[in-house]
Amino acid sequence: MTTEQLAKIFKALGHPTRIKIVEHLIHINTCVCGEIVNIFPFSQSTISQHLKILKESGIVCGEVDGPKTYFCVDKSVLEQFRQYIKTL
Amino acid sequence: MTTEQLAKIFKALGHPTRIKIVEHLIHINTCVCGEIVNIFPFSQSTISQHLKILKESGIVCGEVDGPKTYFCVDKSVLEQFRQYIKTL
DNA sequence: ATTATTTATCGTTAATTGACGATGAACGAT
DNA sequence: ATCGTTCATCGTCAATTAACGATAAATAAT
Repeated sequence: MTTEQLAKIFKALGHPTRIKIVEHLIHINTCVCGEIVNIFPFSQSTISQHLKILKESGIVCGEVDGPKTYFCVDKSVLEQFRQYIKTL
Repeated sequence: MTTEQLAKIFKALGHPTRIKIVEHLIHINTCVCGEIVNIFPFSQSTISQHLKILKESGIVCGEVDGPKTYFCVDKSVLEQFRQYIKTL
């Protein structure tokens, strides 16, 4: 992982809502956008934007299935990220 | 550590230059602002600002000694941070 | 006392972010 | 074929960020 890639992940996690989204995704394994919208006091478009940022960082991936999109944490990227922090 | 504190650290590390500063601080243990300025192609005020953000996140601390300020990584905070990532 | 060194802060600028509502696209169900 | 559901994207706005040069504050050295 380059410093730029790491910075992107750090930046993506640099917002309380996005941290909580990732924590939730790890617990629940996978879920759709609407479910996340119900948890937070923000609009659908705001949550969708947060998910986009998380996806672009690589820490989260989304799989389209019909009108829904299933989001989950990319375990490989998470593990690489964990490894970096460990050796930091 | 609250989610807000974690977000502040993630955010602080969400910039390539600040990641590199922290990596450098870990290697060198402690150093002054001017030394960091010499490493990066940015002005003194920019580096000082990056150091301020790192300090405010808690991951870095600065000790004033005369006209100089010695910066170092707060090992306790780093360890708490590592622990969070591990249990994530 | 003056000067040099070191760092922090101020003011500015362009760019980015975080939030929203509105709209559009894709699909499922009727 | 139409309607409802789900999500992404667009446009907007206020706030924040990242960079800079200039300046100020604190100390060390002459």
